[in-house]
Amino acid sequence: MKTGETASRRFHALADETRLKIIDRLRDGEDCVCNLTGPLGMRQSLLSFHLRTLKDAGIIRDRKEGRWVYYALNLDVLDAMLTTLEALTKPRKELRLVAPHCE
Amino acid sequence: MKTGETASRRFHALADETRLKIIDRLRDGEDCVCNLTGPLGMRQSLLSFHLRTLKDAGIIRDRKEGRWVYYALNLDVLDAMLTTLEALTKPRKELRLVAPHCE
DNA sequence: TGAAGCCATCAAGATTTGTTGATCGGAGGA
DNA sequence: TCCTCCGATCAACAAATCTTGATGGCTTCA
Repeated sequence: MKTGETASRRFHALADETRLKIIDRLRDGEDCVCNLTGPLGMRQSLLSFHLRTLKDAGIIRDRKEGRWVYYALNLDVLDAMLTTLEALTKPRKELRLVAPHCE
Repeated sequence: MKTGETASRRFHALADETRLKIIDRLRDGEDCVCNLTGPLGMRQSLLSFHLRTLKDAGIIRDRKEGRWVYYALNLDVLDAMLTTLEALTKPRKELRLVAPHCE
């Protein structure tokens, strides 16, 4: 099963309003970085930082095309997060999220 | 709809392996703090810090009984997070997570 | 009362993040 | 080639978070 490290890094990627806004913008499909800077009202380097955070967590992926870079959601990973989150609400007997620590 | 601030704080609460372990332990039902320190292998003050983080995010609730304090998952909040996360995977036309910023 | 157990809180330091402005490399167009 | 645009990266600083050890409040029991 997924390690807690992966899960926590993924949740961390969502633990920021700016990144939630980025994801919100990508819900309709992939978008070019140049189309994000303006609407999100942030400097390019800062946007780049948050995009990298999301990408490192596997939540988005990029695609280069000429001078431009397009980002899109990684629905597989978001679905996996849904599964993880769902597991947190069910008794451990059914589905275990993290290996037991000291027992 | 839920503000991004609430959502990001909730995700932040899950963005830590220690806290995921705590939640994992609470999946089977409420538990006393004294039963968590040992198995999780952490100092009492540190455990208290993480429990507070989870509680502030609304993910767990506490109940005092004599000398002891019992913590339990707040399934309502976890369900709300599931809904939020689900919304992230769907086009904005259907369900909007964060109000548009600059348009 | 007094002692002991359970837990929250505090101050202080260490570590991680977030933010800014500057720079660099790659792609295209003149 | 030179110039411009797009975007990543870097250094440096600011701010938030994590961790530890010590302390204090509250409850129970003798």
